[in-house]
Amino acid sequence: MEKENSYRIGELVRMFGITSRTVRFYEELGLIESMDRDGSEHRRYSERNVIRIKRIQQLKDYGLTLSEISALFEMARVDRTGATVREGLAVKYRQKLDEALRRRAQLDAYIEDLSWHVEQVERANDFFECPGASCASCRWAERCDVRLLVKRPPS
Amino acid sequence: MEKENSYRIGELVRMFGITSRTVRFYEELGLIESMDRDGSEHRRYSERNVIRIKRIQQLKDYGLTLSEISALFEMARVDRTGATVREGLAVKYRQKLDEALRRRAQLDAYIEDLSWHVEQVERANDFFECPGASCASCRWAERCDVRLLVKRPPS
DNA sequence: TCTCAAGTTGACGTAAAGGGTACGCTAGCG
DNA sequence: CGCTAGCGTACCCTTTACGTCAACTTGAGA
Repeated sequence: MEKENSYRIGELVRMFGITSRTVRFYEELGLIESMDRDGSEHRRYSERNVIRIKRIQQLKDYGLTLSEISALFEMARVDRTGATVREGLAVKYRQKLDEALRRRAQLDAYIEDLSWHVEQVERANDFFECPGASCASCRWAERCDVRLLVKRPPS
Repeated sequence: MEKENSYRIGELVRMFGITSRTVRFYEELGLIESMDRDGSEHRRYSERNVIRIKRIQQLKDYGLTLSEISALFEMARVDRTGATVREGLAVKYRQKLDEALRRRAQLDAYIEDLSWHVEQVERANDFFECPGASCASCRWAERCDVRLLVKRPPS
C-alpha cells in the first residue's frame, strides 16, 4: 500500500488553477506543512494538504490576507479544541462584513456620482475646458467643483 | 505687479492636505508642468497648477489611476479642442462605472455569503475542525464546500 | 537506456502611490 | 548678519501575492 492519496505539485496546479510557485510560496509562509518527501526530491501532497489549499482559497475569497489566515492556522495549531479559532474566525468574519458594508455604501455614492458624470459628459456636445477661477459661467461648479468640464455659455 | 498668484509648495500642502513629496512626485510623472522657478531654487505654483491638482484629486476619486489621468492630460495637450478628451473621459467614466457595478454585484454576493457564515459561526457552540474527506457528517458541505467548520456529530 | 516533461532552489522583479530619511541649501525676517 | 523654517535632490522602503528567470536535477514512459 504505497501512500494512497499522494499528489504531485502539477496535479494541484490543475486542480486549483494556481501555479506551482504559489504552492511553494504557501509552504514558505508555513501555510502548508512542509511535506515529507521521503526518499524523493519532489514534494508529495496528501489529502490534508489539498484541504488546506481549499481553505486558504476560501478564506482569501472572504477577504482575509495570507497573514490573517496564517494567524488562524496558528491558533488552530495551539488550541486543538477549536474554541479560539471559532472566536477568532467570528471576529474576523464580522470585521470583514462591516468593512464590506461600509465599502458598499461608499460604492453606491460613487456609482451615483459617476452615473451623473457619465450622463453629462456623453450628452454634452459643447463642453470646453474651463480656464479656472476667472470663468464666470461655471454653472455646475457646486457639483463638479473642480470644473473639469463646464458647459459653454450660450453665445 | 510681481507674479500675483504664486504659491510655494508648503501652501499647496496646507491647501490640499497632501505632502510636498506628493507634489514633486506628480511633477516627476509629468502630471504637473515643471514650474519655472526663475531665479529661485524653489518651485513656484500658479493658479493653473492649483487647478491641475484639484483635477487630479477629482479624477483619482473617480477611480482613475495616475497613469490614466496622465493619458487624459496628454490628450488634452495634443488636442486643444477638447473633443478627444471628452470622448476619452466618457469612455473611462463608463468603464469605471461598469467596473463599479460589477464590483457591487460581487460585493452583494460576498456580503450575503459572509452574513450566513457569521451567523453560523456565532451561533455554534460545538464546532470542530473537519478531518476532510473521511468525515461523514459534513451536513453543510454543499454550502460550505471546503468544510472549514462542521458541526460536531451528536455523540 | 534515453529522453524530455516536470520539478527544484534562489534570487530578483512587479504594481501603486507615494513615505521616509539624509544631508545640504535658501529665503526672508528681525 | 544670523537664524531657522522651508525647500532642494537623491536614494531606498513600504505592502501583497505572487511572476520570472536561470541553471540544474528527477522521474516515468518508450
